Amino acid sequence: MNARATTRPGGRSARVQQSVHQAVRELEAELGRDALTVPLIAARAGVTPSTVYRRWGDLRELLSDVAVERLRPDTPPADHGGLRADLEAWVVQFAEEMSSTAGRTYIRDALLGDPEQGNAARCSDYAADQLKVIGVRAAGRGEAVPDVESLLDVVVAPLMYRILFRPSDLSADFTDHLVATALGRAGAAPAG
Amino acid sequence: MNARATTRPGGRSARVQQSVHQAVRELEAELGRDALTVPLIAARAGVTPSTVYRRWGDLRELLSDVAVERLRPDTPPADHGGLRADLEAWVVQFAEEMSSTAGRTYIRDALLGDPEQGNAARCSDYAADQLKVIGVRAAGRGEAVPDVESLLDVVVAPLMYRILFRPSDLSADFTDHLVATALGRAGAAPAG
DNA sequence: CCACCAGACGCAACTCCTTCGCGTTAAGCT
DNA sequence: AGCTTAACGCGAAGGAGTTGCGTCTGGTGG
Repeated sequence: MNARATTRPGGRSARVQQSVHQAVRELEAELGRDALTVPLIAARAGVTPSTVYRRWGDLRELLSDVAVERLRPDTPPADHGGLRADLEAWVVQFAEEMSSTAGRTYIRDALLGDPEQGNAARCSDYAADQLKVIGVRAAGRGEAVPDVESLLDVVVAPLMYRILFRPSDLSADFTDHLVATALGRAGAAPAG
Repeated sequence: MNARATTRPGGRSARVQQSVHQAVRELEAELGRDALTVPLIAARAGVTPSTVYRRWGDLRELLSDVAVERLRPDTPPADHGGLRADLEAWVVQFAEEMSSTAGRTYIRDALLGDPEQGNAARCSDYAADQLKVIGVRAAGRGEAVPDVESLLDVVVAPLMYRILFRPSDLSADFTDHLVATALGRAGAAPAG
C-alpha cells in the first residue's frame, strides 16, 4: 500500500503506517492541507517525526501515498444497461471527482511526491480497471467495445489534460463529446 | 514573465528577477535540481533570502516560473512542406523534449508550484501556438487542417497523459499513431 | 526640477522543520 | 526460546522558512 516496499509488513510497521495515514486525513480535514507538517502529523499519529522521515522521506511522498488512496474508486462502475450509458455515467462522475478542488489537489499530490511515478501509474490503473469492468460487461451483452488503451487515449487523457493544463476550458458537456468520440458516433460539439 | 504581476517592472525589480532566475539555472546545472534551496539561490543571485520568499513565496513557485521559461519553444515549428510532415516532426520533437528526464521535471515543477495553474495553462498555450503556426501554414497551402482544439485533445493530451501517468507505455511510434489518428487516416497500431 | 509616496529590498532575530547518530524495541526465522 | 536485523524513539545540531523594522529605489504630482 506504500510506495516503498515494506520489507516487513506485519505488526508494528503496519500500525505505524495506518496511524500516520489516518493522522494525515484527520488533520487535513481539520486544518486544511496547507497546514500539514511532518511533526504535526507525527504527533497526531503518536510517532516521532524521524519515523515519518525515514519511512516516507518527505512530506510530499507521504501526501502522495495518501492521495492515491483517496483516488482509488471504492465501488465498481454503475450498470446502466448499455455501454454508452455506462461510459457516460462513469466519465461524468470521474470528471466531477477529478476536477473538483480536492480532486485536483490529490492528483497533483500523487504526481508530485513520487519520483518513480509509481503512484501516478496507479492512478491510471484505477481508471483502466474501471473501464475494463465496463468493457467486459458490455462484451457480455454482445456489444462491440473499444479496448482500454484507446479509451484512455480518447477519453481519460483529454479530460485529465484539461484538468491539469487548461482548467478554464473544461465544461459539462465536454464529457459527452468525449464519449461520443470514443464510440465512433458524432456527438455534441467540443465544448471548449 | 513572473507568475505574479510585477507591479513595478522597471529597474531594480527586473534586475532582481533576472539574477534570481539566472542563479536557479546555474545552480541547477552545477548541483542538480534536488540540491536547490532558497538561501543558496539567493546567495548566488546576490540578494537576501527574504527577498526571494517575498516575491515568489516559495521555492516551488520560483522553480515553477523557471520551468515554464525553459518549456517555452525558442523557434517556430520547422517547415517540411506538408501538414502531415510538419505535424509528425513537431510531435516527435515535442515528445522527446517532454519525456526526457529534464522535460518531465520541468512539467512537474510547472504544475506544482502554481496554485492558480496559470503556469500550466501557459505550457498548454505554448503547444497550442506551435500547432496554430503549423495549421496556418497548411491552410496557406490549401490543405484542410483540424482545429487546434482537436489537436490538443487527440495528440497532445494522450502524449502528456502517458508521460505523466504511464511512463512505461510510451514508445517511439506512438507519436506516429497519434498524428495518423489526428489526420483521420489509419496509421501504425497503438504502440503500448 | 524637486519633493513626496509607495513598493521592494536588506538586515537580523526567531521559530521550527529536517537530519543524523545511537540506543532500544519488536518482528521474522531457525 | 534465542538470534538477527529492520524499524522506532530520543536528543542534538544544522539549516530552512518567517517576520518586523529601517532603508533605498523608482514612480508620481506639484
